[in-house]
Amino acid sequence: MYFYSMKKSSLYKGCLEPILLRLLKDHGRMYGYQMTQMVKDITKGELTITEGALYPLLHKLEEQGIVETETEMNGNRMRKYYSLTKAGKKQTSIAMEEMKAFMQSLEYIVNPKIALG
Amino acid sequence: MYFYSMKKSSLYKGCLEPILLRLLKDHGRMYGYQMTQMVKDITKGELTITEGALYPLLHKLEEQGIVETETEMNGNRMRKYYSLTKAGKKQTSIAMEEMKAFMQSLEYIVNPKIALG
DNA sequence: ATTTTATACATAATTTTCTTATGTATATAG
DNA sequence: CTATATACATAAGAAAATTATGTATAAAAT
Repeated sequence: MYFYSMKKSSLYKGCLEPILLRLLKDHGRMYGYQMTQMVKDITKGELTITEGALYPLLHKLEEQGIVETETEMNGNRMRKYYSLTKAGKKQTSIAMEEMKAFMQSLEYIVNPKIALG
Repeated sequence: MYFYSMKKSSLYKGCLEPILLRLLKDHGRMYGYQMTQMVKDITKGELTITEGALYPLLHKLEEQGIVETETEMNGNRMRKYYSLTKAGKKQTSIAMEEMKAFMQSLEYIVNPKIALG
């Protein structure tokens, strides 16, 4: 029997990309590990981005020209900083509109108070 | 060149199960097609549940004892009605708590107004 | 009349997007 | 000297969709 809490199913499947875009939009220039920590902090530990999801996605965004990178050394440790390109900023605007609509849709379903029509 | 709007990426990947559970919690007894139409209506066309996602998921929920079914004829057309089992209602409560936390997390990220600490 | 759209189910093949596991390497805390 | 934290990367596998296809009836449009 298992009394400790079950692993939460990842509801945020599909939302990771817009989440990262939003972080970069708000904070300008971030490295990967920093993103994982910031999401954990902001969501009070609710959302945890795994490295296996993060890094491949960042590489994809770079390939697509959504983000660009600069590698810097912090002491002896590497940090790869990501920032939005011009195309990336445009893409982020679209993604944020979609997110807003999506979140509104979830509200309609989970909190069906509002009379329609 | 494509001027007509691109297909929206499905942000709700991972949210479909709690969405269905919520519908069944609110409406008691529904058939599959009805669920797709109701979600489309409630979200003003924003969320579209595909049949390839819906039916296998409903079958999985039935296997797991979350929902139970009754098949009825409407004229000459079959309708398979789904409703929550007792275990399903319990599971739905948990899923709704998780959804609330998830939506709050999205708010924190997309709308970072609130001062923390 | 005949084609399209809507209703109503189902499933297989494929793709997307994660998790889990593993690996490298440095720094700090116990 | 061992565990934890920082910081990257990638491969194997699982989960959860999309897309395509199929069956069948009813209604609407051409």
